[in-house]
Amino acid sequence: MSVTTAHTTGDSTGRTRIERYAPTEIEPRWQARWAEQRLYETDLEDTSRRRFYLLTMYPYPSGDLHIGHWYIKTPTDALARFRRMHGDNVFLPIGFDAFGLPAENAAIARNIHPRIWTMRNIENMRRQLRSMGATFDWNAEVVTCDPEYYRWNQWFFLRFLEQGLAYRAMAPVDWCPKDQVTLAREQVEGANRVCWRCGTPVIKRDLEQWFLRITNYSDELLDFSQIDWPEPIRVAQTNWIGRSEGADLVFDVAADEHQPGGDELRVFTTRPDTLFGATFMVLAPEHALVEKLTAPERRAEVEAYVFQARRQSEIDRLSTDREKTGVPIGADAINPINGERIPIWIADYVLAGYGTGAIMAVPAHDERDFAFAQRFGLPIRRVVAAADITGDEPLESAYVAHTQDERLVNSGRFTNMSAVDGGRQIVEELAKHGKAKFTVGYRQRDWLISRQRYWGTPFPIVYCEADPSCGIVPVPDDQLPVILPENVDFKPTGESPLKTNAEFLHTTCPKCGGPGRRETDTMDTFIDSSWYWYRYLSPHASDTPIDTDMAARWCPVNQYTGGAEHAVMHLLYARFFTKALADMGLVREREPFRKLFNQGQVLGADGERMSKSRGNVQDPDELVGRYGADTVRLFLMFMGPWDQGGPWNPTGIGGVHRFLNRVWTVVLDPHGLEPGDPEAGRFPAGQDATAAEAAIRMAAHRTLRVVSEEYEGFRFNTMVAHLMELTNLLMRYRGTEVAGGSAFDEATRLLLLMLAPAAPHITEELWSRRLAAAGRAWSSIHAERWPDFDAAAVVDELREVPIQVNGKVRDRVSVPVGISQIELEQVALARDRVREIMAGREPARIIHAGGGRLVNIVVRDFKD
RNA sequence: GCCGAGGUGGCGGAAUCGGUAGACGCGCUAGCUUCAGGAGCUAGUGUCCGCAAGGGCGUAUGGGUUCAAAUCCCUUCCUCGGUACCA
Repeated sequence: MSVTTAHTTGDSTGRTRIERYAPTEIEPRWQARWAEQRLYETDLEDTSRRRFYLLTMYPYPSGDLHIGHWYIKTPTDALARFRRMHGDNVFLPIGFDAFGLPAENAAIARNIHPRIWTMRNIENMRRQLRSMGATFDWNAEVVTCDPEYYRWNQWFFLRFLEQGLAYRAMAPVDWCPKDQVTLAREQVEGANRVCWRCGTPVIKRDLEQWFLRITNYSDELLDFSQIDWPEPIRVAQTNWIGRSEGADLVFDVAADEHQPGGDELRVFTTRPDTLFGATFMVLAPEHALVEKLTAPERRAEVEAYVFQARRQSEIDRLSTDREKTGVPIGADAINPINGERIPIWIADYVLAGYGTGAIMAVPAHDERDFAFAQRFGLPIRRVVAAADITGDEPLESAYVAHTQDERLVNSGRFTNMSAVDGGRQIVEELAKHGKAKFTVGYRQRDWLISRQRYWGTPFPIVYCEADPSCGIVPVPDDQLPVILPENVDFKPTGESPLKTNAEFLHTTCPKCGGPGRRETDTMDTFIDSSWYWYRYLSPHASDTPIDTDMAARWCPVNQYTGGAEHAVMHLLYARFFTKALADMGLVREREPFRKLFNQGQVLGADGERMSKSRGNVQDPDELVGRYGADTVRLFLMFMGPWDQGGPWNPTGIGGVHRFLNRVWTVVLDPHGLEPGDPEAGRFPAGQDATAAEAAIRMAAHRTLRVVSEEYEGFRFNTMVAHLMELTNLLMRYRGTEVAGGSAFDEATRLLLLMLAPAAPHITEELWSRRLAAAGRAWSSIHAERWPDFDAAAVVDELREVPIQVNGKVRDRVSVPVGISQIELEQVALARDRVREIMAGREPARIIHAGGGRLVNIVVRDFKD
């Protein structure tokens, strides 16, 4: 079948001319048509087909609109189209993570309201996202700065409060002294902890904050058995949670002239086996008992140290390998296992927030304790040794290795036990006297959600000023949402304008009706992203945040795509939220995302993150204007493995554009002849029309087989490469007598279907022309079924087999596929090249590898 | 430091249940063609020796296992990402 008649003209040389591939004309036309036909609005009620919830991380409307957004979104869209062609009911929603600090900084710097700045960016991004030709279901769009969205953040917060999952406490927070704003933890970068925007080192400030008790779920969050996520993310989350099994041990404080005794110091240790090696104790400077236990003669020095430690944490605690500091407080503790008196110190290398804020120091077996003991001349006593070490040789450094061979030494009646057994028995022994118990420590802390900024969700909290018994009062559900006021004055200092907005600030206490003040902090924007995929399923529901039935039908999300940089933030919070919501009965699944794929990040040409301030932003509009969306989509997929990303280098985009031009040519003008090609119109050497058709058919079906697998496995780069190969092959047969024949026509049809998910516009255009040329009514290529490859067409009769001699390829033979090993050996040994190399030697062995794919003849060398 | 990923042509990258290294594309070279364009086509292009046929070498480094190693094991080096005294 030829589809060229209406669009080609002949000339005297027999060369045909077709109209040029003009993406900028084609693409908007089809985008409009698709929207008109409502092709991508998902019927969530349709249960007749397999549901497929495909989610891509919703973008932050930063205004730095760059090629990176395309890199993230277009392969996801290709996947959506691919799944649709398999008959799935695909839901691919999109929305905007619309709260956040950049909007507020724009307000301060340029005197433009965050809402206006944000909505303007969203408008532009909507246009850009549409220009991708992506199949987002815009009906489900969610914008988080909309009160109809953030009211449910408030509602969730109230539920968390009721269930003890939200609480208020004093805590240190990262603060950028230049921007005069708090920073979210994720906005503090690098080893030296600097502000991501201005590079200023961040400092700590103590503020009263709201927390969510994510640590209630630490153990469950360590269980990944229900989800199929990349290993690096699971490792990162596991490390972040940092579960470590150990024991809590109780040391009594020794009575002396200042202390009556009776105080207890509780420590957490993962190495109870080293208890006999504890030669001193260290408390965090902030430890509650420091004040009480400090001896009068030590008081001045201790207070100075505590003050300095606090101040230091306010300035900058960045150098991790700085020298250890600390002071003794003039009191002793009693080692519960042997009654030994050991001195108590305070030092800032012990953290108040982990464990009990106190440690037993075992310098022989802990690097930090070792460094501390050396610095201050404290005793170092070895209590664990490898099997071949018997004595008390002085240690050059802490011995921390943990092997099966280790034995306890210098450990009373536990001496000679294995370290593992001994440790357990020490705890069991102490437990009899209530001095120990097995416990588990976590590195993960509760999620601090307070932000001292304006552009976020207001907390539904009022501090009663009338009646102290009211205290902190939640705003009742029926008064939600607590609206973020729009008419506010931004301070150049960065201080939240909510603090000075009288209308917002002053309210009445919901409990007693007296005067009250609203909470002026707003919520971390990661709250917004912790449940947004549920909202997509019922974006306009006014009586509930989540349609539970719909969520049960569509969740967990089948496939989530997004950046790995969210490993221990969003991806952890989302899992926590889901579990908490499941416990409330709002959703049934305990995991949000069944499968996760982390695509890489496109960097600027300089290898740095793309941003306006760095001036390395690639504007997608410019490329789309020049090459069309299909070329840009395809180039981004072709660049390399999707999970890799890398510096932006547009050099090769012309090659992808040429590929689409060849597809255009081979489909519209199969009979054309290339004037520059001396072989034009002729078959490759030794082929006739029958062989040519068989070759075309085999290539098409082999391509179909492999391309299907490449889509499934997110290997878009090799998927495109295979389509290029097929196209090149078809170009080779262009103008021959089989061009436009049944095999050729089937191959171009398959080519278009395979290319359709990746390059939706050109394929739709060419498809419509094929239909028109065949006199058939239009229907979208994107509504076609994905074809099945013909198993009979992919098997070849002949196979080229490389022949190795001693592991080096010396020759190749073409043999029938079913040939026996013996026959193959005979063929191989008869070859001139092989005989020449073997030079009369007999084969010692002949290896047949890969089911007849390769032969290796092993001969002994004469030199032996 | 620790955890993770990774080092393959001039470039992006293929090939990893061990079995034809460099698919596909860019760039480059030569040629063809001409609605001179940022166009299309053909051939070549890892490296060294050679007119060629062919051969030597070659997947960060050094060693090992094997008939056979980019792929498996061990050494060392480098790059990127995460993390930061977590007891």
